[in-house]
Amino acid sequence: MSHTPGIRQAQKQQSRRALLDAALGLLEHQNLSGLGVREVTREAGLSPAGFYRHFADLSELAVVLVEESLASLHGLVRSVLAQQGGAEARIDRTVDVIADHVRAHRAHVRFLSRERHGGVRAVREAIAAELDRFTAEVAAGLAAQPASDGWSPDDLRMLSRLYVEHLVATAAALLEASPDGEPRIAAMARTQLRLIAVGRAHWRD
Amino acid sequence: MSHTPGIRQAQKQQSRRALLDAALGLLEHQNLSGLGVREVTREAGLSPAGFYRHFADLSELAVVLVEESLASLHGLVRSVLAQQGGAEARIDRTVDVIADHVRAHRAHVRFLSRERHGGVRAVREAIAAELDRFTAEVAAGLAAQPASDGWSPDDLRMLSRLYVEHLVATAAALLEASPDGEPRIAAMARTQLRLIAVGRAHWRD
DNA sequence: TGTACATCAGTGAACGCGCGTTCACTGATGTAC
DNA sequence: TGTACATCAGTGAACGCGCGTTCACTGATGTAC
Repeated sequence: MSHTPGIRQAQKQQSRRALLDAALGLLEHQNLSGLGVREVTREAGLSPAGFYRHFADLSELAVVLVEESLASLHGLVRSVLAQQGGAEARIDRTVDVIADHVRAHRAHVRFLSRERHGGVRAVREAIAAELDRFTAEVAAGLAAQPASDGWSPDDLRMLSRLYVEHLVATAAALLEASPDGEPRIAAMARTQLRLIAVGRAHWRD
Repeated sequence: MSHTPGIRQAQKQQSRRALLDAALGLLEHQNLSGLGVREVTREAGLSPAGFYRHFADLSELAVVLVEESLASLHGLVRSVLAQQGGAEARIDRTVDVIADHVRAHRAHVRFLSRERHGGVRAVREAIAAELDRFTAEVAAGLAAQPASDGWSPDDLRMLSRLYVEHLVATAAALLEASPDGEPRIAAMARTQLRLIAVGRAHWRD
């Protein structure tokens, strides 16, 4: 075989992973613009020069983090859109899935929310592009629902954006909240989704 | 009189203003965490040491910027809530007012959107506190509308948050948009507000 | 299987640089008489 | 009005420091025969 994984490859992957994890950890309490190469390598247990075997600079590393962060979100949208049950049950499940996701991927979610409007253009654009794809997925999912009969593609896009925007805002609020503040935020998110559902039901009548 | 403004005071105010404006300008393309004292004083035309006659550090300066940025927003909410006319006209006016505001206070709005989830806790908290007050104002305004008869305070709070979240998201989208992309974003914002208005009209029926 | 050479992830030292902050100072403005 | 002293915003030099990046290197891993 021409492509043995090899010990060397595996070790390199491990170092790369360590760099990504170190950066993600450090970004929990600071901005990408404030992060340093030496800081990251120190945390990852590499020498400063070692960094350049993996990335040209920190924004290249950050773009990889964006892809990772949003990859897990795609599973989320599929599971939410595939839900069965009445409107009320779907809303409950949706908010639960978001809350679980934030708990399980806290660092990634925080990173996204922090850098979405941050000072590094390449990262901002990568996040925007992924969120756009995400919105398109939601729109496709909505189109398949009976409730969307008679909706124009434009209206579906508008609705998807509203949903995604709401999802992002809810995730950010959950991040900021103390553990005992979570239920209040979840309750509010559910009510807001209910209001949107009512609007959706009476749209064009 | 015990408090003459005096030349000295006026000159000091001028330098302070120069520091604030320089920082705001520089923050258009970078994060607060990436900003430097020397950078700001250089831009403002002061020596580095001069900075400390006005602020203890950059996050103190940034908190002042937060207050300034949101002060102008309060006028906005009043003008939007005081609008007369049918639902459709009110929605159009609302989106116009937001778009005008973003155009007129671009740097301030960008600063808020960038640092709202940024890496400096003091600033994040200052923005969150101001946005909470802002939401309360909106709730009070909504309570005064006939359409809110029979709404619980909790539901009004939920609706205000939805509006404020939507406003913030729209402003951020306008910032990022190219000039010719603006109308599309405004149109979408209007449709979303219409959907929420429909939900509001049929809430509890 | 054994040997000789090639690859390349990671190292440690070195560089020049701009940073935040301090300090004693200067000189215009303010105040008391 | 004039004079003598106080205040204090802004200066310029100095400090120690950690930064990003480069470089020649080392030694384990991979490969060809």
